Amino acid sequence: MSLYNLNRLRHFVEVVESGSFTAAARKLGLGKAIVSHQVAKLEEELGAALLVRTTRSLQVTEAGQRFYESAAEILEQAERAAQELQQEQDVPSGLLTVTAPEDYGRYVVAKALMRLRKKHPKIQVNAVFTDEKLDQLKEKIDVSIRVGWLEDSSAIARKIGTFQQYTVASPSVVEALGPVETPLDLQGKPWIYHRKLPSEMTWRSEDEEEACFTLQAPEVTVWNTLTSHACALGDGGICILPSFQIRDDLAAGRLQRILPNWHQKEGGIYALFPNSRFRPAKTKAFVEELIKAHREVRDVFEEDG
Amino acid sequence: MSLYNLNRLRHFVEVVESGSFTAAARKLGLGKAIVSHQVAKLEEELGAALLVRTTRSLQVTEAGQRFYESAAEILEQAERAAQELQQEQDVPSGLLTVTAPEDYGRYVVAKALMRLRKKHPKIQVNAVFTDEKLDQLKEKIDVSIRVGWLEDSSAIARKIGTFQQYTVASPSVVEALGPVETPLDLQGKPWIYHRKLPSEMTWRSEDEEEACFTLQAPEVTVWNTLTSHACALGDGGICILPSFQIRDDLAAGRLQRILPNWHQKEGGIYALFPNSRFRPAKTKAFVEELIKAHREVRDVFEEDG
DNA sequence: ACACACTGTCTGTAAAATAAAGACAATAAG
DNA sequence: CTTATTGTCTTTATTTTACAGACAGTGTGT
Repeated sequence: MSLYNLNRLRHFVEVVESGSFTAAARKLGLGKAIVSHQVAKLEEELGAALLVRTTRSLQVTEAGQRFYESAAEILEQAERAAQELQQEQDVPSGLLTVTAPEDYGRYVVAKALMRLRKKHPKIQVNAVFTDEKLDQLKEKIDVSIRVGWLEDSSAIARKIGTFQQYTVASPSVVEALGPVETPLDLQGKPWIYHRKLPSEMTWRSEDEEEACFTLQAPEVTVWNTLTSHACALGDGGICILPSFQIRDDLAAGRLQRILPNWHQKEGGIYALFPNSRFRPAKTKAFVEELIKAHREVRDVFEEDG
Repeated sequence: MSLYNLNRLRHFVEVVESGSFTAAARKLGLGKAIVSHQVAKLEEELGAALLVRTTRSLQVTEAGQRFYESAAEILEQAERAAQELQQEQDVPSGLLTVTAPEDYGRYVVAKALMRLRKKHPKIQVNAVFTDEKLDQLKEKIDVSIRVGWLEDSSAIARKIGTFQQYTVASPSVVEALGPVETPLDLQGKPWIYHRKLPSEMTWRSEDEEEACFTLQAPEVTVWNTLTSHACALGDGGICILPSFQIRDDLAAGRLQRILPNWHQKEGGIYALFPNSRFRPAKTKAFVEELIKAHREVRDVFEEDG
C-alpha cells in the first residue's frame, strides 16, 4: 500500500482546481503552508512529482494530471456515499423489522406500522408478532416491543406506555370462590400461573395497603398470556391478565374482575433497540407512530375501576 | 461536506471484512482500541450506525452494508490510482520533452533519444533543438541541455561532461595574422565575437601561464555558435568555438587552430530539470542514455593538443 | 531600473488526532 | 461456574496537523 493518507487528496485536488496553493488554502479554510506541506507529503508517498512549482507559477505534471482525475473521482464518490447515507438518515427508508407480542402486536403495533407505511412509502415493514424472544442481532430486528417488565439487557429501551393487570376469572369460577375480601382469600384457590410473572403475587389497595402471598404448586402453568386467557375463558381458574386483552370479555361478561380495588403492579410497554450508537430515521419514525397509536387506546390500558 | 477523515474508511472496511474489531486490528497492525474508536468517529461523522455491536458479536447495519460497498470501492480506486502512478514511475513512459542547442542536439542528444525510444517504447519524445531559451514551465520541458556555463537559476542541474574551446580561424585568416606567439598577439585582429561569452577573453597555457585581454569593438558580433562557425568558414576572422563543432573542419583543413597550447576555459554540458521534488523515470532513463552517448564521443569534446 | 505585490516554502510553536498499553464489563463456550 | 474472548474505556506518549510569521524568488507596473 502506498497511499497512507487519503485526506491529502482533498488538498491536492483543490490546488489543481484553484490553480494555486494560496487560492486552494483560502477555499479550504487553511493556511497555505499546510496545503503546501500536505501536497508535498502526498508526492512523497507516491514517489512522484504531481506539480511543478516555481515561486510564481504552477504547472501540473503529466502524471499529476492523471492522478488528479482519479483523486477528484474518489472524492466525488466519497461525498456521494456519505450523502446517500445522510439522506437515508433523514428520509425514513429501508426494511424495518419489528417484533411484538402477539396480542399487543395485533392490537396496536399493526396499526402503527400501517400508518407508517402510508406516511413513508420507502419503508418496507417486516412484522414479527410472536411471544418468542428472538435474537435481536441475528434476525436484524430494529425494534422489539416488550410488554411487561424488562429483564436487564444491553439493549436500550424507550417506554411507550403502561397497562394495568387485572385479576380475573370466568363467572363460574368466581361463583365457586365464595366471598373474597382481600387477596389473601385467593390463596389456595385454583390459579392459572403465568411462568413469566413472579410467583410471589403482590397487590396494592387504593388506600396503599399491600397484600402478598406466594403461589404454591399451581395446578395450571402457562407460558404466555394467550394461553392464560384461553384457560381463563375455559373456567380454568383465577389469573392475572393485561387489561387491554380482556376488555371485550369483561364487557360481554365472559370474565369478571376480582378485587377491583386491589391493583397488581402495573406493567410497561417498551420499545427495545439494538445497542448501536445512532438510531436510523425509520426507527424514529416508527416509534413516533407507535406512541401515537398507543395513546389512542391508552384508556383501555390504564383505565381502572 | 460530511466525511472529514477518509482514512477511517480503511478501518471500517477492514472491520467489515474481518467480521471483528480484533481481527481487523491485527490485520491493520493496530490496537483494537484504535480501530473501535476510529469506526465510532466515522459513525459520528456520518450520523448513522454502521455496525451493531454486542460485546461478543458484530452485525453490519443495512446502511452499513451499503456504505461498506462504497467505501471498499473507494479504497480500491485509490489503490489503483496510486499503483498506476507507481508503475509509471518505474517503467519510463509518457511524453519526454527535451531542449538542446542545435549543435549539441544534433550531434549527441538525437542519438541518445533514439536509443531511449528503442529501449523504452512507451516513451514519446519531443526534441526541441534550438539555441533559444525556452520557458521550462510553459513548454513543459522535462530536460534542458545547456552547453557552456550556467547562469544562476532555480532549476536543478546535472553535469554531463565538459568540452574544450578552440581558438580557430580559416587558413586565409591565419595567414594574414602573421606570427602569433601569445594570445596578446591576437589583440586588434579581426574577431568574431560571440555575445554570450564574456568579452574579456582568457587563455591559460599548459604551464599555467595566464593571458587575457578585452575584446574591443569587434567588427562581427554573433548570437550563437552556428553563426560564429559559418562566419569563421567564410574567412570572417578569429573565433572561439567548441571542439566538437569544428572537428571535421579541422580535419579537412577548412579551419585551423591558433595557439594550440593555450586553452580557453573549458565549458560544461549540463542537463537542467524543472524544480520538482521527484524526477520521473523517463527523465532518469534519458539522462542515463545521454551520458552513455556523450561518453562515446567524449574524446572529441575533451581532446586537446 | 525600481519598488511593490504576490507566490510557495520554511521555521518554530500550539493544538489536535492517532496510537499503545492496560483495565474493564459483557458474554459465549467448556 | 470458570475461563477465554470481545469491544470499549481509560491514561499516556507520539505523531500529525494547523497556524503565524518570515523568507526568497518573480512577475507587474511605473
